[in-house]
Order: sequence, then structure tokens, then C-alpha cells
Amino acid sequence: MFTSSPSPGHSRLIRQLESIAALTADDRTQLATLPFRIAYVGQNHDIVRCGDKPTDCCLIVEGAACRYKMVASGRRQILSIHHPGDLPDLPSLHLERMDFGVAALAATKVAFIPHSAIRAMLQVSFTLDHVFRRREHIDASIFREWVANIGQRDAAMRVGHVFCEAYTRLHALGLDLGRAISLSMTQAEIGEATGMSPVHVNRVMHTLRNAHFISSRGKTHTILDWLGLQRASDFDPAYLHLRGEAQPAFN
Amino acid sequence: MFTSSPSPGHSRLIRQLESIAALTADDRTQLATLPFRIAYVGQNHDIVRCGDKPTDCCLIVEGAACRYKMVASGRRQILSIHHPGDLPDLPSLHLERMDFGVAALAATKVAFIPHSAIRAMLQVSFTLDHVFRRREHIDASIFREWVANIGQRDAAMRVGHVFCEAYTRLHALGLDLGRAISLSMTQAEIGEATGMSPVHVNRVMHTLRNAHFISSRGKTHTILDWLGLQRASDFDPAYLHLRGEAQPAFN
DNA sequence: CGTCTAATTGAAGCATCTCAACATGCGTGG
DNA sequence: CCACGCATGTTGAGATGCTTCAATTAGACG
Repeated sequence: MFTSSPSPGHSRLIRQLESIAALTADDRTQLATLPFRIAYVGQNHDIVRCGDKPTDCCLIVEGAACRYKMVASGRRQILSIHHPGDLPDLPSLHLERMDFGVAALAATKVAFIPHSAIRAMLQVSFTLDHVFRRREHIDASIFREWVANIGQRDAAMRVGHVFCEAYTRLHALGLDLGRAISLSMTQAEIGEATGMSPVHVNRVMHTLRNAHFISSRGKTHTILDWLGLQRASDFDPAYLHLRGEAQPAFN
Repeated sequence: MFTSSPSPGHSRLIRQLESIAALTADDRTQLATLPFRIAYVGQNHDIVRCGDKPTDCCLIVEGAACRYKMVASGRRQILSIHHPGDLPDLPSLHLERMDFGVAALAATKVAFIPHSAIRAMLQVSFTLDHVFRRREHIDASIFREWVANIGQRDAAMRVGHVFCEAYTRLHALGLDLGRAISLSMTQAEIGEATGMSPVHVNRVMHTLRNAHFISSRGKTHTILDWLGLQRASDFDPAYLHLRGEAQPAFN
């Protein structure tokens, strides 16, 4: 059988879904023929705005994005971090009005896929329907972990946990750089994700470096002691529900 | 057409789903014929344990429950609060291993429904499949709001927000007591839900009473100033995605 | 009426925040 | 290619919101 090579966006999506469940050749074909429209979004710009009623889902192809909410004080809470292959506004398929915004953390390439195309695909394929549903549940699981992270852990663990999660997910997507990752977040943004002031994030980063858990050069962070960082950050990757083969193991 | 009157558990489930989407008579019949097994769980006892691989979903029929996670320090984070009609371990349908626990906040009556029965029902009915999916997404939306609540708001807002959410949801289920609700949580548990110490919850409760937002007698809390409490707590019910008619409006 | 849990209050400590200044790096245009 | 300007990172010092510990009171339940 002849299959045309999928676009970068399609490949990312397939890789992402394969990190959580097995796909058949047929599933991959279905995914690879999804129609889309490409857009480029500059750093800090919105991809989807809170309150919108989207008719397409956005797929991150390159770059990084975050979900966020604004609160009364004018501060922003980052709700989750998204890498290539993610569909941050997938909830819009079942919740007409967006209750959060999606913003680019770096210059980002986005593919917009019509709701109708996704709906049609999920109606045809039981297995893809299941995989998408699983993806949605894993999203919820990550939120749960963040609630526990922000609610109960101290500053160093909170920040360490964010690094552990990012490393594990990027590794599962084949987007890690050996023992390093490129986390497209400023210290201020890490603060918005963990409920901390930027100043305190800075101090905690120094702690993590002094403990030889991490070393940083710009936005590239190298994990020097993966087991130690995981333990110190109370990180257990079970909540990511990845397929066994996809999980990192070194140190 | 003859329809046998549904059990209390079935009624609760139907009412819960009707608070977020319209159901057809056929949907209601499907739901009302779901098989189940009743259990009674004492206060503070687990209904489902973290790490379990459930074969049934638990439906809260009477009482109250919470999802929770333990962290390394031995502290517990409450992740969400569940009222009659809720299915707190619905994720187990798509995520084999539980990444959180479910515990009874009060003496609670639970109905266990086999996964197989739910799966069969969702395969037959497109509309119920959509409603369940919507329910799952609303769950995720509530987690997002909790991340923002715990991450960015001060102690008084955090606690006030929990009351606003509980009141709105119980009202939508027809389980409010006029302007009052019975919240089956101790101050220590409110602390576990908001990332605060029990002592500070107590002080904040006094603040809320002194501001004439709430008055409390035991576990029954009366909302004295609904608009004021919402505004002071930065509460906007949009994230609950309720059907318009279901939302409370007074004061 | 005793027992246990939950709520309440006070006092001291500390994790984290805010404010403010300064350093560094980097993209851009001259 | 260098110089400028802005965003980001760094550091210090003082303020504070919340925690912890500890003791007391009030309620619920048999």
C-alpha cells in the first residue's frame, strides 16, 4: 500500500498519540490525512483567547505554548505547558466556549484542524476515539498533579517537578536533547506556572544548580542527576500514563 | 409507554447529566437501566485507592466524596469535591491505573457500575457518549480553575471560591437548602483543598463571617451575600459550563 | 456525662513576597 | 561589527501572609 509521507504537523501528532497508546497503520493514515491550515504565532501572542468559540483545534507543530487563566488581581496562572504534537484546545470540541487562553511561549508554528474533520474521524474509528479520550484524561491527570504540586509542595519541589515533567514528556516525544531539554520559559513564566514570584524562582534555580541537579545555559537545561531530581521533587511519572517504552531511564 | 421509576442512584446521575446537557427520554431510559451494586462507606474511608485498577465506576448516591493525592511530606491534597450524581473515578474507564484516591467526606452511599455496562451504553448512544465526554471535560475545567485558585489567589479568595463552587454545583443538582448548603468538610479538609493550614482556614472563615458573606452553623453554611461573595472570591461560574437555567440567581 | 473530634485563639517563626538596584545577554539597526 | 536598548536574570533588604506549636473551648455522640 502506498502512503504519502505525512506533514511535520501530522507526524508530531502521530508521535504524540503513540507515546500513550498503540496505533494501527490505518489510524496513522486517518491522522495523516486530517486537513489543516498553518499559522505562525509570535512569542507571548495568543493562539486562542479565553471566551472564544473555536471552530478548529490548534495543533502545536513547532515551538511551545501554554494554557493560562487570568485572575482578578491581573496575575496570570499558567495551567499547562504544550509541546509539538499537543492539541491544547481539544476541550473546545465538547465545551463551546473557551474557559482558558492558549499563548505561545516561543515563536510557534500552529496547524488549525477543523472540528468537523476531527469529529468525522473519531466517528469512523473506535480506536482513535479511544486514544483521543485517553489523551483528554491524561490532560486532566496532569492538572491533578499540578493542583497537588502547587497546593502542597515547597518552592524547590514545585520548580523541580516542572522540570521533571517537561523532561519526561519531551523525551517521550523524542524532543529531548540527550540529558538536556530546551524549556521555552523565562523564570517569570516558571513562576506563573508554580504560583511563585520570579525572584523566588531565581533563588530556587540556584539551589537546584548548587545541589547539582540541573545546569542551565540560557533556555537549555541539562539534567545532571535525574534520579536525585526526581526524588527531591517527589516526581513519579505514573500520572503521565505513558507507554512503558517511552519513559526515560538513566542515572 | 411504561417506564419503571429509576432508583435513587439513577435519578441522581440523570439529574447530574441534565445540569450540563439536554437528555432525551431514550437517554434517561438507558441510564435508568444501568446495573449497579450498592455499598456504604464510612466517613474518611477510601472508596477507591490510588494505584487500583477498577472494573467498575463509583457513583455517589448520597453523602459526599473527594478525590485526593498524597505527597512526599505525607500531606494530602484534595483535588475535587463530589456530590450525589458524580462519578469520581470515571477516568478509570480510559486510564487503567488510578493516579488518585477517592475518599468519603461523610457517611456515603455509593453505587458501583461495571465498566462494561457503561462502555456498552456509550457505544449504543451517540448523545450519551457526548454527554459523558462533556462531563469529563468539565471535570478538567474545574481542575484548571483550582490550579488558578491555589496558585494565584489569597487565602480568603481561595476559601470563598470553594464555597461559591459548592453552592453553584449543589444548586444545579437541586441539593441546595435555599440560600444554604451542607458542605461535608471540616476546616482542616477545606485547608487540604486550598493548600492552607487548618488554623488559617479558621481565621479566614471568621473574616468571611465578619464581612457578612457567610454564616455557619455546624456544617451548614448560609450565603448571606451571594453577589458580594462571588465578587470578593473572583468567582465566575462560566468554567462549570452549566446549562443556563441551572445557575443560581439571587441577591 | 464522659469522650473524642473539631473549632478557636495566641504567640513566635519562617517561607516567600515586594521593592529596588544592578548585571547580563541578545537582537537590531546604524 | 559595534553600540544601543530592552528583556531577562541576579542580588540584597525589609515586610508580611501564612505556618507551626500549643493550649483551650465548644460540639457531637453514645
